[in-house]
Amino acid sequence: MKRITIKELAERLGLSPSTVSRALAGDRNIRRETRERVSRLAGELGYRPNPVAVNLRSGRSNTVGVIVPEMVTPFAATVIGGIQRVLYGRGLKVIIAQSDENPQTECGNLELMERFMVDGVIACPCDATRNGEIYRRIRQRGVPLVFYDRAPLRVDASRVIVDDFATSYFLMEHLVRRGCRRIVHLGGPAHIPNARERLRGFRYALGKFGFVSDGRSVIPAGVTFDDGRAAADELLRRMPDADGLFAWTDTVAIGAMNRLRELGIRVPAQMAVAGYSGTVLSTIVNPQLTTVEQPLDEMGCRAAELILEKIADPSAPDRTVTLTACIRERASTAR
Amino acid sequence: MKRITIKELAERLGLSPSTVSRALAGDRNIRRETRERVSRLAGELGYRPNPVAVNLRSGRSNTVGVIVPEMVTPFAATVIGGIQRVLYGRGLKVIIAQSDENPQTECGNLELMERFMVDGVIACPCDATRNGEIYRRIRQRGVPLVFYDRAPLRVDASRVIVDDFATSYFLMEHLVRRGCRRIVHLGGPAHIPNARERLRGFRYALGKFGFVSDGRSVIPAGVTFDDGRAAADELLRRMPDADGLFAWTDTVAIGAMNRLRELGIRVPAQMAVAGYSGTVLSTIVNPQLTTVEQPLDEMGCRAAELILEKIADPSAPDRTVTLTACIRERASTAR
DNA sequence: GTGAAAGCGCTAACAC
DNA sequence: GTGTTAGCGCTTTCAC
Repeated sequence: MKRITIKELAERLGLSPSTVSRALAGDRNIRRETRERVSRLAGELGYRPNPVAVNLRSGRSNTVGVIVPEMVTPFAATVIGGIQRVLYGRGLKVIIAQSDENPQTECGNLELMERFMVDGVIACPCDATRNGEIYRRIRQRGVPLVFYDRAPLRVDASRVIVDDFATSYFLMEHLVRRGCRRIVHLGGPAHIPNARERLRGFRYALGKFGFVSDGRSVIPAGVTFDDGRAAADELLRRMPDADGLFAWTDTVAIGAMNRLRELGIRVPAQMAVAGYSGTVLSTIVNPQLTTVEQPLDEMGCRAAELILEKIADPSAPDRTVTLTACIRERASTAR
Repeated sequence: MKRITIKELAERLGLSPSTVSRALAGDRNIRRETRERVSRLAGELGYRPNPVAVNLRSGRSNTVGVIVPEMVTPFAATVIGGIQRVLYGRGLKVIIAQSDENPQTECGNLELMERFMVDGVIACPCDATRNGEIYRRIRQRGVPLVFYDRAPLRVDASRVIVDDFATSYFLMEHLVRRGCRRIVHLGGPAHIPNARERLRGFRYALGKFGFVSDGRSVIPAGVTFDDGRAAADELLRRMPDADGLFAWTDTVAIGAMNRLRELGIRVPAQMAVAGYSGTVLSTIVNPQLTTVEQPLDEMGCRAAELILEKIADPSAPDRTVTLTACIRERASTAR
């Protein structure tokens, strides 16, 4: 079952390939009757343009590369869903690569995308201080670039983000309203700007509410469930009388909460726990987790739209889209 | 920063494009010195073959389509990780599409893959009784096809699966060993063969251990967390004295377990709960879930290898790879 | 050992 | 309004 080509249509219709091509493209210089004959036969024979040929001709690959730090949590999966809906709808291919939170793997993924000659890259980097060189090179080559969620420092590109600072502050406000007075922050790696912004929101809130902000109130945590567990141990060591916990991601919050409960701490009665991300994970743990719910699907859509804009007109200015997240109050802080 | 082409290399070296092409391909008919000159300059200028041109020439897209039912749980993400590692390593592109457990969306995804002219399809169908037609058509066109985890009925293709029947039996054995005597099964939709096999394993175990298997002991559940919650309600209505629960997936098990605990049932003391899938989800819930851990990354690798085999030689026979899963005993059945 | 030429499927500039 | 021609970048006869 061979694929049918324009040439074949042309032969059968006694026309030239170019006429057929024009007819299919809806060229107005083609007699209406011819156009109809062409599209009828094309329909009958199930003609489909060969995308590879189109690409070679146009110098495009019609492909967008998406680089995600991980896919274990539904975070990336949801964003990707939004991206795919928009790009598949426009006939573009989407190629995904996972960096496993490892800058070197991310580097390899970027090379992969260059090899594949993608028309644009949507990325969420593992580490804002690494690979900046490569991202800049990609941009320099004129490849459209959009960051979502996280963005590296000193790389010009469009980005889709959430106001981490303000939202963290609001989350803290919620904890205080729930009676927390000794709140601890499980902060993320310094090389992730979002982590810094959330920390800033935390600190600002402490000041605003007149709480002491000594060295003890911020505990460094990583990105995994186990990192959260370890941070919980550290928390109890440092500040056993804490009554509130704000973790920089749901993953860390869940790890910490589970560990606390293992150690007999009652959540939320003894310690309220809040996270940040808003995937379905926060609803399957016990108790359900209060969290900042980001509009992940929309984040994907917007990123896709930004990349389309850039692909259509590479000289379009970089844009930053800031989405608003909302706070989902659940059992882990209900007291 | 234009991409450098073979023609350009040829001009600079005073050679013909064909010679350069041959030299790069390592043709033995090229003088060693020429070959070296060519590859040196290619290296210096950072020459990269244009994959689109290669594809047009070879009639291949060098792309494999992967169709997953969902990506909310880490199940698909892990399998995809294995697939990507193998295929990216071989220079193939991987395109993923999510069906959202909806056969119609799946159908659209298959059309998408045909449009993209993928060289092969790796799929996990939502519904074994639907879209069979399309899968058969794809195969008929000579497009290599591999199923993983789930496979539709009456479609010839290679597949990578787990022995659901035997593993379910072993899981039941574990529950019985833990003292369960009135075990209920939360079964999946009839249109998913794995669900039927797991049910069969459940029934076989009941008989083997001399338990009654009346109509009450199987409760139909769907595929989501909420389906699991609803099934838990039904369970308590039908058989309030049940002491063990075997759900056909972790998702359903987690939904059910959370609901049971909300209703004051103690897990595992009052009711042991076991699932099936083995993603990280089972370790973040409370109590941690006993489950059948499938080798998901390997499942992806094997699927990728099977598709490569078929792409290399389309007349290669279909093969079924059966992987062995192992039982992870955790707190949800510890008693 | 190397070059010239053709062609993968498509489109667009240039004829008429 | 339609046909002819050329070319996207690459490989592969076929010549010499």
